[in-house]
Amino acid sequence: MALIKRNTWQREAVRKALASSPSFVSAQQLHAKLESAGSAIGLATVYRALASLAEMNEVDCLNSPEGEQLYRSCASGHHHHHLICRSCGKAVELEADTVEKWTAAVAKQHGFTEVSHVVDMFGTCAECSASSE
Amino acid sequence: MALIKRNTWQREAVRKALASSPSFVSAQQLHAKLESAGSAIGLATVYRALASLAEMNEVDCLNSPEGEQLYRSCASGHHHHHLICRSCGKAVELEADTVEKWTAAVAKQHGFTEVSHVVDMFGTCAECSASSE
DNA sequence: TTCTTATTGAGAACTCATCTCAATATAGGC
DNA sequence: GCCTATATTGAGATGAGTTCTCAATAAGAA
Ligand SMILES: [Mn+2]
Ligand SMILES: [Mn+2]
Ligand SMILES: [Zn+2]
Ligand SMILES: [Zn+2]
Repeated sequence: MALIKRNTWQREAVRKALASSPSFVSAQQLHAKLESAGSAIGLATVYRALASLAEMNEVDCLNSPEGEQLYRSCASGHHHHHLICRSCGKAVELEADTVEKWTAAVAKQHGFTEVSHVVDMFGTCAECSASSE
Repeated sequence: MALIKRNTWQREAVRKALASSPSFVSAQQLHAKLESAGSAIGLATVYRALASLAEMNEVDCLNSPEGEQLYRSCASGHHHHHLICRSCGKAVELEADTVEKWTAAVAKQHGFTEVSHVVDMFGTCAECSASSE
């Protein structure tokens, strides 16, 4: 149990690498990026840093259709969802009260409690569809 | 490339096992269930049957928060989403035009194409929350 | 029945992720 | 600044879920 949090250059490197990109990336992509930039950070540490940053809501985390977890640095403190480009990972943050209300109403109507929801959209962004022609 | 589809007792066993349950199950759960019922079906075959049935929209498939794929037999031919019990897998089928329209509008607004969406809700059903007290 | 070939199943292989544990480095107390 | 307790690291092992390999089997057309 980590009672005290220490600051390490590894955690900071992960934070910076994430902040410098508007795209969702996997832990392995991020590790490769850091390594190719000369960093000697370990893969396990990248996984730990991402999990920790996600825990304190500094980064968003979602599951790709392929089943791997993708991360992106998050400024907004508000609850939101994403529209993500399948090819470059670029994402748009979305807020939708109507969807939030719908989920709450549906859960209540069917007697479900402790309900969480997943609302993600995956497509091809304008730039990627332009460059693929 | 499977040009011709053959009917095997294995595929039929998977179909029946799915049809007999209102809950989402994993491939391994389904395999265990079949084995304990006396069937000698192989695990790889269960995986293949589920993928094939999902491909032809005979079963619904979704990714659990834990990262495994869950399957459930699907009668309705319409596009829909699910409210799933985390503890027993029981699911309610949901249709929501407002959500469908919102996703389409948002995708268009941001210039994304080929957009698919994931809308799942996970909670505790009334029965499960009653029996856990 | 015969023959072609789609399908099966045991186990290997693969991917993503977490765990182990000895070595290291941080931060607080002096 | 130095010491010390311990949080953190990283290489490799391990685990979970899924797919692949390939020889054996069996479905279905002729
Ligand atoms: Mn929401
Ligand atoms: Mn929908
Ligand atoms: Zn793109
Ligand atoms: Zn339940």
